[in-house]
Amino acid sequence: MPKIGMEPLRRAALVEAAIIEIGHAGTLDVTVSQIARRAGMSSALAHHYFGSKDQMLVAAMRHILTLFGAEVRAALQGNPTPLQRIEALIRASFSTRNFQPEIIAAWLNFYVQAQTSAEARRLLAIYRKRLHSNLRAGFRPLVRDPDIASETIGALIDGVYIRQSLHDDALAGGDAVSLILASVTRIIEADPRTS
Amino acid sequence: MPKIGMEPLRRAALVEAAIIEIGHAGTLDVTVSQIARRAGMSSALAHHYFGSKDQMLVAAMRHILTLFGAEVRAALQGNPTPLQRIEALIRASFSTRNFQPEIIAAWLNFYVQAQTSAEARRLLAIYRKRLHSNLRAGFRPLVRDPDIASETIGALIDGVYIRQSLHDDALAGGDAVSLILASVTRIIEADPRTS
Amino acid sequence: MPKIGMEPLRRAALVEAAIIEIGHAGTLDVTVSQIARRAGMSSALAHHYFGSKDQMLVAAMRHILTLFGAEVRAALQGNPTPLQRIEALIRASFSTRNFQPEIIAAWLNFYVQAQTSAEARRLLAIYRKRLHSNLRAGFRPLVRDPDIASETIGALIDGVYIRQSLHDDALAGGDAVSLILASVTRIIEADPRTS
Amino acid sequence: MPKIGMEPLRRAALVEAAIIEIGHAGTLDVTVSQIARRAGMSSALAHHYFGSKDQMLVAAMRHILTLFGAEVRAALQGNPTPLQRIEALIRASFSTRNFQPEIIAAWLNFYVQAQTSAEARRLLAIYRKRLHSNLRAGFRPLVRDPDIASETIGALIDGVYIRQSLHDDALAGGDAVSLILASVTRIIEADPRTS
DNA sequence: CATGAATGAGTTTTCATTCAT
DNA sequence: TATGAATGAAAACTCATTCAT
Repeated sequence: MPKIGMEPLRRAALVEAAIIEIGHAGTLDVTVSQIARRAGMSSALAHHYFGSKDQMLVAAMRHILTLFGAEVRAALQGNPTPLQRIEALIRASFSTRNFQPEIIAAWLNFYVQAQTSAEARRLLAIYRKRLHSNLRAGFRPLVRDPDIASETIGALIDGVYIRQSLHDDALAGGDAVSLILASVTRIIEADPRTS
Repeated sequence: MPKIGMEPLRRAALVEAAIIEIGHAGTLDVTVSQIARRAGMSSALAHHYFGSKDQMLVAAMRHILTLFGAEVRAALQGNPTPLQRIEALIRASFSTRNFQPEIIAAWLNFYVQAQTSAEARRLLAIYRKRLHSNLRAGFRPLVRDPDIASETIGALIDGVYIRQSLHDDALAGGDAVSLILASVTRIIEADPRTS
Repeated sequence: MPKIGMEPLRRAALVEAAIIEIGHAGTLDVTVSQIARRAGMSSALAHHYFGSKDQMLVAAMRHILTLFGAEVRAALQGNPTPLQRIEALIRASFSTRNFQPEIIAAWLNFYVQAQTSAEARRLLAIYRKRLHSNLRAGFRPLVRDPDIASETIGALIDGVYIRQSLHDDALAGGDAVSLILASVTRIIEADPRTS
Repeated sequence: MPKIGMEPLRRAALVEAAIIEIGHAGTLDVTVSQIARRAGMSSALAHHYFGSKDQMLVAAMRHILTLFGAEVRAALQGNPTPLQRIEALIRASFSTRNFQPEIIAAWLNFYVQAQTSAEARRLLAIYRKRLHSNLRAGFRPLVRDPDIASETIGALIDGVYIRQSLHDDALAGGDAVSLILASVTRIIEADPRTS
């Protein structure tokens, strides 16, 4: 019973399933069949929609980044002060959703995928550039060298985030945010824009 | 063709080859045959000496950590001031050797392996604990909360390091060190130990 | 090339092929590829349907036992006298089909498999129990100790059967039956039920 | 430190080890290394002494048959009556040594080996011929058709013996002997030699 | 005599992918 | 659109066997 307009639903289901499977497994070594089964369809159909496993993984990655982007945009709603802007970015990175072990593991594996797939690399580069320019927009009115400030905080976010993938002695989401915010404060105080 | 005492040589060759192969591929999905070929022997011999691919990968990881540990120990020679101590740790993390793309890629993949292998997780935990206690030893005379300071700098090191795995717009080793040292300075100035 | 409902056909073909291959080789050391080739498919498909070589061998064994069971049931049709009943059981054991060298060799190897596989052991135990209770049902009206009688004839059947696996100076199927029937007669005459 | 006269010791050790390993494993699928390790030497040496795994297995088989033959010869010492002679043969087959699970499993596997190896087949044929002629020598003065009698008892011995390989609901050694002796008695009584 | 070193050939098993229906 | 059927290719791992020492 073919249905009309199934395509976007199927694709979405597969992407969701892929993220969950990768997160559970902690590896990109999940089979297309596993993903398809979780998404409630045959692996053949998964191929029909994505052409190849790689493209499916890329789509999954794109999805995570899209969600993250949306979260950031939502957090920047209203008319935040520069500092609130920075804080919002940090909070988004460690939001309940993004801080789930499965998502962290998936994210980590996308770094690995980026070693092989140009498309994946491109996506991660975009994520990084966006984060960077968002942070810079926040820092510009506050410090003299907003580029360095953004680079530092960006790297710190990634570092704290990736460390979570080891589960043990992990930081709580809130602690992670505090740690980073403290760095933000220090940066601003140490290099105030004296205009 | 020496016929005795080959084991340590073979194991070393395999570990070296594994790191290089993983680095080149950017994945743990390298075959034992590839590794063995690079090490100049048959895959059967690789299995003979390591029992399984996993144990070989763990050995490779252990090797990287050992080398890193040695580098750190060497850097801490002499009678460094606390600040020099911290700087030495940071410099070691971004030494020419450790900052090679292959080593970075291998390191990244060990994070992935840690998702599955308890032994790998254990090794990474050890690395982290050592780095932490070394940093703390440096920070203790300088700041009031050496734990937070170490946690921050540790995460920053990891973040900067992992970001290199994307090769594009990468920081030079020296820039990485400067960036982190600036954070160290700020931490010390913001939270001086007033003894 | 039918495309649906292939599973039972494929499984049956594989089971048949497995029995033949094992019989020809005289060993369980036949490769899945050999079996699959004889069954006209790839070894991958064989794994797809059976999950593992072991499960395929167990299925083969189950098949042989099922056929044997059917043969016995057929032989017990009608309203046989107790003696006819016993004779039918013996004849079934040495029927043309069961007395083929391939089947004998396969059967022998299942004894070996039972040393390792609990499932195989279970199946052989079932076969033995059935044979025993069938024999006992025949002997009960005829002798005073039907248990011993059944145990003796059961062991004799197995002994004559297994000896065939050595092919040389083998007994013909008919001779085997006569030999065992003579024992049956002696047992009945020596220990008549004097009701 | 080469030693003189080691050969027979080494060979004996290997043969013993092979029987034990096969018995434990319940299969001929034991590795030469396992056997050699148990015999306290390298697998290379095992090859040196036997040329191939097969020849080693044949030697193991020959050893079992030799031991069995010795046991029989010992049992036939003195001046036994014909009936004692038969009884001695049966008892030897189920002696404590021969009735160990390991020996039974090894024996069973030699039947399998005989499917492939002509030498193994030859050895089993010899065993059978000897048993047959020994039994016949016992039966000749007692029954009119000693050939059939021997064939029957021989098959019964093999049947009872092989059935033990399934361990469950096994007969004790003594019960096995009684069961078979009862058959002997019946045969003699049913077909007395009336000279 | 004895062995550690070494490997070729093979085996089970897995999986992405294709295709007929 | 959807899938069961099917497979080629590869991977990890094993093992009997050889050989230099």
